[in-house]
Amino acid sequence: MNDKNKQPGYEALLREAGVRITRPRKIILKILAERDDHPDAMAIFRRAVRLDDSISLSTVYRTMKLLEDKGAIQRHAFQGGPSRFEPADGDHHDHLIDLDTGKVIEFHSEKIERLQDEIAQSLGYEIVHHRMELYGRKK
Amino acid sequence: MNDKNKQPGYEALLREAGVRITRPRKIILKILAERDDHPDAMAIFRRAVRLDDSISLSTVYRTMKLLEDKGAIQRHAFQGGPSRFEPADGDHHDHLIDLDTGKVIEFHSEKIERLQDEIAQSLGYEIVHHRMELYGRKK
DNA sequence: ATGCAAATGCAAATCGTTTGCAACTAAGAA
DNA sequence: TTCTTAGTTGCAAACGATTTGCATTTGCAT
Repeated sequence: MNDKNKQPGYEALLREAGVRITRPRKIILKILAERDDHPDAMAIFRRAVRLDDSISLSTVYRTMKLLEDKGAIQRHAFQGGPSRFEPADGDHHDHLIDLDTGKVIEFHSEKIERLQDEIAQSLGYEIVHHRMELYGRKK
Repeated sequence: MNDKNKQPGYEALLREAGVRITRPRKIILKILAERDDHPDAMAIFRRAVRLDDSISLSTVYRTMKLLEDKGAIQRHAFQGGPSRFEPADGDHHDHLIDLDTGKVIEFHSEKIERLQDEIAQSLGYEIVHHRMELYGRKK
């Protein structure tokens, strides 16, 4: 019934992992939970400052690295630009980036994944992770 | 029979495109033609200095950009690191990066390409280019 | 040869990101 | 609750990759 605590969120899990839940981290987690895009560090910083203008950009960077290490978020380095982030909700997917708007569309193809495995296999490798991005424009 | 001029190379084509063939550019083109790896700008610079120690790093960067614009080379931005280059010999391929050695293995899958097109299609997009990298380790 | 726009080397600037350090704070102990 | 202290912060400076301004040089068409 506590509507302030809508989601268990990552806080509990992070605390579990020995991570201190500080004010900046709370704010960044909140931003990540509410975002529906793929913001970069600067975008997250700007949103954070609106909630607490004492937050620093380095803390954003440090927190993103921490969350990445803990597996709470995923980092994407698209075409040239800065790293962009999204919560790692378990489900793997790839990205289609709209060249005109920068918008990111998520998709998943089990068939392609399987082919990738086959290829790596045949080259004597085991895939640790992969990256597949389609850059295109609406028609 | 002229063994000094093994390949026509890009010089002629670039000249055609109104690009001046300067000493630094000659050297960089030579390095690219002879390379069998995927060097970054610094690596190219180091190789270039051995042939002419007056070459500057900025010229390497400027030349890479020029060659990229002219379609003579392709730029790859792998996982974090600096851009790495390879001649654009027409044939498209993707990359498998060895996480332990950084070595790059090229491969191509017509099947995957086709699936990518289908996916973009179904999302209402037209692919301009794509990027697919597998990161793995030998087993 | 001559002239001039294009290309160069150098140093300084830029961008995204990381880091050293002194001040601050979360959270377990007392 | 206050105490304690290792973990965390903000700030500014450092960083690595890349770009840029500018005065000087150089291809190459004449």
